[in-house]
Amino acid sequence: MADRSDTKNRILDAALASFGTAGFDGTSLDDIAVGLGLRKQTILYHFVTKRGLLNAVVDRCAGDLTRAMEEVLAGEARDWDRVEALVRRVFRLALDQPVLLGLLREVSRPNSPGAQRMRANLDPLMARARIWIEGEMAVGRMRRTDAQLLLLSAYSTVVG
Amino acid sequence: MADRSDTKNRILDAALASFGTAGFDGTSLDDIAVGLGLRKQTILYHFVTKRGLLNAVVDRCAGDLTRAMEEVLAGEARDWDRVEALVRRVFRLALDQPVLLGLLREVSRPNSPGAQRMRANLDPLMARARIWIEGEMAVGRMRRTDAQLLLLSAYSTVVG
DNA sequence: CAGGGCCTTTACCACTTGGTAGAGAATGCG
DNA sequence: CGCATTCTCTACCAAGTGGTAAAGGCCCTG
Repeated sequence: MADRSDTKNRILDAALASFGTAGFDGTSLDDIAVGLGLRKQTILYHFVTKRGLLNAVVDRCAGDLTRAMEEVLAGEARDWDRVEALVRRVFRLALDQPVLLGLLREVSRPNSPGAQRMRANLDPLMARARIWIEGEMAVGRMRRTDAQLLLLSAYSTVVG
Repeated sequence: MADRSDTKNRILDAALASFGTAGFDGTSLDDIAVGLGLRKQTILYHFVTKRGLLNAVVDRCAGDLTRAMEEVLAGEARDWDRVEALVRRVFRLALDQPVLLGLLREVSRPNSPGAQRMRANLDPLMARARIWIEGEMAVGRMRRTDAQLLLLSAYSTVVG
C-alpha cells in the first residue's frame, strides 16, 4: 500500500490542485479526502486544521519557487542574462506544474487567507531582488521606472 | 425610508463589494443582508438564488464597462489616440469604483461561476476590438505580436 | 507475548449555508 | 372602502461545513 508517509504528499498535491482551481472557500476537506480514497479526518490528523493545510501547501509551493530561483542565482549568469534566466526558470516551473499558478493567483488576492504567509515566505527573495535592483540603479544601468515596470509586469504576467 | 426599489441597487452594491473581496464562495447572503439591515430572504426575493445575484452583479459591471468604452468609441479619437483614451477611461472607471476590479479579478478565474457570463457580456466588445486590430494589421500599422502583447498587458495590468 | 508510537478509521457535533413556505405590511387603484 | 401588487418579514429545513473524541489496526522493539 505504498509508503505510509506518502499520504501527506498526496494530500498536499490534491489540496494544491483544489485550492488553485476552486479557491480556499470553494474547497471542502471531504472532497479532497474522497478524491484520495481516504477520510477527511486523516487530513485533519496531518494538518490539524484547514488553514494548516493551506499553510502547508503555500509553504511547499513557496519552497519550490524559492529553490528554482536560488538555482539560477547560484549560476554564472549576470545582469540582464540573469533576469532572463530567472524568467525562463519560473516559466519552466509553471509549465511543469501548472496548478502552482492557480494557487499563486488565489493567494495573491488581498485579504486572502494565505496571502500573508506567501508574502512572508517570499520575503527574503524579494529583499534580494530589491537589493539587486537598487544596486543596478546606483550604477545607472536601470531607471527607477524600469524597476517598477519590471516588477509589475513580472507579477501580473505570472498571475494573468 | 428612501425609495423602495432602491433596495435592489443597495444589495447589488454590497454584493459587488463582497464578491470582489471575499469571492463567491466566501460570500454569505446572511452577511450581506445584515450588513444592509435586512434579511437574507429579501435578497432571495429579488434575485431568486445566489447565482442569480452574482449574475446580476456581473451584468451591471459589464454594463458599466461597456458603457464607458462605448463612450470613448463614440468620440472622435482615432488610432493610438483612441487606444490611449480607452485605457484612460478604464482607469478612471477603476478609480471611481475600485471594487469593480475585485469582481473582475474574481470572475476572470477559469471555472469561476461568473466567468462565462462575464465573457458573454463582453463578447461584442471583444469582437469590435478584434475587428479593429485586424484592420490595423491589414493596413500594416500594427504587427501581430503587438496585438497579442497589447491584449495580454491590458488584461493582466487591469487584473493585477 | 506486551506495549507503545504512528496512522487511519467510525461516530458524532455545533454551526453555517442556500433555499422554501407563508404570513404580514405598505402602496396604488377601482 | 376593498382588492391586488409589491415588498419584507418570521419560521423552518436539509445539506454540507470544519472540527472533536475515541477506538482500532499496523508495525516495530522489548
